[in-house]
Amino acid sequence: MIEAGRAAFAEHGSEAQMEDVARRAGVGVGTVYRHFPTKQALAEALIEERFDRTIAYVRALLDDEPDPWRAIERCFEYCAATQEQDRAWAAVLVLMAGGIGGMGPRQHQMQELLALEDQLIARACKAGVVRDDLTAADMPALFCALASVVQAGDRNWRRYLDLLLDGLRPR
Amino acid sequence: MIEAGRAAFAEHGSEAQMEDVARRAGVGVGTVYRHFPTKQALAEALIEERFDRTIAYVRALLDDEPDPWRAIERCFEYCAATQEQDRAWAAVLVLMAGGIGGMGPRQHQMQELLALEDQLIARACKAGVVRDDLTAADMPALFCALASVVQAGDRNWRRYLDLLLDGLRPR
DNA sequence: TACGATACGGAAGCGAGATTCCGCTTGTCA
DNA sequence: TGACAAGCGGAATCTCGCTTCCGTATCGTA
Repeated sequence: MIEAGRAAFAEHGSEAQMEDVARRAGVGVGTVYRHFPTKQALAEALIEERFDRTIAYVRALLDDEPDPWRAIERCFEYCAATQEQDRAWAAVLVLMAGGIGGMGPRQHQMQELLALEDQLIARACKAGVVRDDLTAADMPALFCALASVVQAGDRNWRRYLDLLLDGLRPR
Repeated sequence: MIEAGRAAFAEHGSEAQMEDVARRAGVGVGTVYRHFPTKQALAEALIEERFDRTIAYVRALLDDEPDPWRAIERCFEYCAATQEQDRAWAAVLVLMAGGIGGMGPRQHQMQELLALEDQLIARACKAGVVRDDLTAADMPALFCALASVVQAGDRNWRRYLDLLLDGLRPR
């Protein structure tokens, strides 16, 4: 069920249709509604899950990636990869750039993610591998930008990512 | 009439409603449909106009802005400013990053715009003020990225633009 | 096996918008 | 002034998805 929702929302973003979700799950729409009261609720559950996995990834990065620059690079690469697989997730990251407010319960997860980014950046800053005015507050816009390029279907988003990362280097 | 369409699409993007357009124009929906057979047709007309103005602006930049770096900077600033005013235009630039194909008659205008960008970049490249691997082919992704940040409602898109521009400087 | 509770499927109900259509108004010409 | 054409307004129509609801199927228990 969740599985079907994941697939449908990943492919169509918020345009995903409840009937499509039901079909993929091999059940009727009524059954989908018995688990999630509205389409919005289903979408939220999926996004929450995605946030959790992202937070876990970045946390692991802090523990396991000794190279501060490489950690930042990998963080963006992970973002791009998940955004490519998941249209709904990309859309959420785009919205997040508009300010955390309004995004209800996801607000807390975003703050948690940004707190981790902050550590990533602090480490890189201290090592002198990123510009010294970079902060976690810059991240939402960067994720938003990356998400839209990836989602637009630019086959060569890797190139855009290179330009983005170069902009983060010390001047 | 066109005027009303501009306002409605600028404010709501493709979500603009025909009835809203009619109301702003002070006419009935039937009258709007007498001038534009579909909502899509109206949207296209507005985008064509926007492309024309943008092309004219960049052309003027080539003629009147002697500083090659400043010309590039002004080009992006103009983009951001128009994207901020016009939601539909921002959406088109986001889509363009996915490849010019499919965008029908706008294809030609996009190519014209990119040809001008090419000159802007060549000039800047020769002057050594931008990284030497930058090409006009990088532009769609950059415009797309900028558009999404501006449209997400990030009050401080200027900061993102600074990071973007720094990424274009010689390494 | 009979009975109530629970879960299911999917048709029907609805709301939102785009598009169509027809009766009315205005302006022109004889 | 009267007949006709062109333009107009906006109610009615259509389409598309989300959501609701009810008859049916399944399961656990006496």
